[in-house]
Amino acid sequence: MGTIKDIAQKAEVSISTVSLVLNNKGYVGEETRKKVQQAIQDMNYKPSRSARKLATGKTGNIGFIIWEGHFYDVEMFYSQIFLGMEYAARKTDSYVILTTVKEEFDPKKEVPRFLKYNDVDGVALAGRVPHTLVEYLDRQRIPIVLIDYAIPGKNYNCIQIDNYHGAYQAVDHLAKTGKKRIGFVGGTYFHPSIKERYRGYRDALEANNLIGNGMPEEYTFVENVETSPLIGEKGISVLLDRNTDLDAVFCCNDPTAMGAMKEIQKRKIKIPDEIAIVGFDDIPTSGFCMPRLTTVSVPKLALGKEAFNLLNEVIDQPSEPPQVRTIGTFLVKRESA
Amino acid sequence: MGTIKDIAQKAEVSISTVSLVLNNKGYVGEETRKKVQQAIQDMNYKPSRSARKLATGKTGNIGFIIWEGHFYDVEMFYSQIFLGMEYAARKTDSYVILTTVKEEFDPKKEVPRFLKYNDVDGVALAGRVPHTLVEYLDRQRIPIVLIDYAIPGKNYNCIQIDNYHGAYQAVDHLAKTGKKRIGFVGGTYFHPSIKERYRGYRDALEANNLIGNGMPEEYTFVENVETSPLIGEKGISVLLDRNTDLDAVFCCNDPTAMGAMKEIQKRKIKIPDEIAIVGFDDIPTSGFCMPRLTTVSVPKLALGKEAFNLLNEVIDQPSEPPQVRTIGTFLVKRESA
DNA sequence: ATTTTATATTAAAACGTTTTTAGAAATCAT
DNA sequence: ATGATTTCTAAAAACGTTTTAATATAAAAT
Repeated sequence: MGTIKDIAQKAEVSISTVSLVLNNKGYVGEETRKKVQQAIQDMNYKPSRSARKLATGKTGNIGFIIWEGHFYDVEMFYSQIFLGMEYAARKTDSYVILTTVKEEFDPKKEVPRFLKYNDVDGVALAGRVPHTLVEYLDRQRIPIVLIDYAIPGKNYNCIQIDNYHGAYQAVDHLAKTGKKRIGFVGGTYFHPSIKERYRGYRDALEANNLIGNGMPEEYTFVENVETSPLIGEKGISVLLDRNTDLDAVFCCNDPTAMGAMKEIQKRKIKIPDEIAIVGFDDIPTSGFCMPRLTTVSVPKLALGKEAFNLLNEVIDQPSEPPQVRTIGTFLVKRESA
Repeated sequence: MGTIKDIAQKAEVSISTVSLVLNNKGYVGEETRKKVQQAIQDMNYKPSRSARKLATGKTGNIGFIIWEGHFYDVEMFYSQIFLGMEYAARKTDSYVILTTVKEEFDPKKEVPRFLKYNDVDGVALAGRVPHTLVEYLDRQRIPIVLIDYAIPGKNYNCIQIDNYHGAYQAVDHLAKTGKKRIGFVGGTYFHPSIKERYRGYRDALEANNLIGNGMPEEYTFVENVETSPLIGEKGISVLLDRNTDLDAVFCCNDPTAMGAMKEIQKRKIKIPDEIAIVGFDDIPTSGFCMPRLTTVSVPKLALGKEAFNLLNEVIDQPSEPPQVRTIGTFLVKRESA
């Protein structure tokens, strides 16, 4: 493969000079630079990663942590975020290495391999993730950025979805199409994103003068478990049984909406005429179900890219104060609403 | 963090000795070993990956390549294989780094980053992947293993799903429940897995004396494009229009089955009474659709684990002849058949 | 009793970079 | 023309391991 030494020899310069042109540093004469670049080209030379990393002290890896359960979900949400990070990584010389964690995290029992062996320069965490893990990372002074998650009362770097406006838009759309009694179905209420979506829901109701007569209290179903199609089924059941005048429902995410849709169809209720439904996330399934789901689309790739970039900035400037960046959403109108 | 030098100092031995106990190599006296291990414990020492890799010449990474399109699929099939690899990797000191490739691959234009910079010791490729890429890897003498794919006429290390028996079981189940006119819907016929599934389908028909009267020719829909729900819709449409006596269909995978299901329901045909349907893969969605899909389950984690292990063997013993390992499947009986 | 062989330890070389330091040559200001 | 900068290049140290070769002792075989 050839080493930096071979290049130096071929270009008739010192190793140091080769290194300088390689890294665009210091002063290098124009013709010397050309000679070196030519040699690099000719020999198809690629610097050794390990050697480089050993010399610089960086690992060149960044870690990506998600809850294991998301790998068994119906949704591809987190995979796409991961892909976004990978795309961003391609413009750098870092690799993204992924690992999953269990619901609970105890640093005394087990920490992810790449943390244990100091093999990452920083880590991105997506979705709901154990607080103890985030605190552990913070304590170890490992640069982190949270994706689509935040820990109440704590201030970390994070990439947020614009949950509030997304939900607002969705519910506003329902109202504008004439729906009056709009329900809300959600899970894990303590998840900040869900809270924001509820806020958007409420404010959109208010803006459309739909508050009152039990709205939204009686039309809200929230249970403190991981969101899933099952929660959707259960939620819509409760709402339908409680409010005979329900004519639309905003589900806190697409899997929940899928479940709700299933239950609604089971009861032979027509979508969207009798009950309109809108979700949140725009996972691939939403485009294939029947009827296709109207939903708030989240630019997942952008989420990953931004996370990667922010993380890199944090790694370079560790002392900067935590940043929050918000990624916009947009409503995808399909047949369910 | 402490280096090997600090350990040597603390344990009052040489650096070499520390290295020997670290790697369980050579001769080391019992008490010396204890002293060293104690020091390692006390200082919570972790060897530097870069230094180690530089010295050994290995990268400690293995690459995982899939077609980019699979990240936009409805299915989590490949994500789970990836997770299986990650699980296996945890028992070693290797990391799995993932990248995607486009449908076409031209080494002159662009090669995956980790190949370009020699940052992996070997690579696993899952699903349909450009032939030119596989040949490129082979030419570069990079150890590879294919997962759920094979290139006709070529002999590579690979982990296969038992497509034949899986399909056979599925179709046999349909026959045993009294179905007589069983269709087949598939895509990308040149994909070896699909071919095998078709073979299993045919043989099961034969074993149940269902060949004849246009079976299976008239009851087969195959189109040479990537499998998808759309292919399922189209396939079942053609079959239904052509054969009024169709009473069951075996779809070459779950996404296809999803599409078929949608179309069948659109035509107000009852599943499974009028038309029974069975898929292949057991992706998460299959458990949530309505009715839930009977399908052939593929142990995806096992697939990934085996791939990782085989790849590691190949890396250690590059001159061994190519191996094929087959992972069994099992039928998950749900409501669609 | 002497040679082999097995066990135990270490010094030193090697892995391929980046970075620091130093020195020379060219340019500039006086 | 002299000294001060700026531009250019190279030698050498540093990064933290593994591996090879060397040396020393203990045990076994002749």
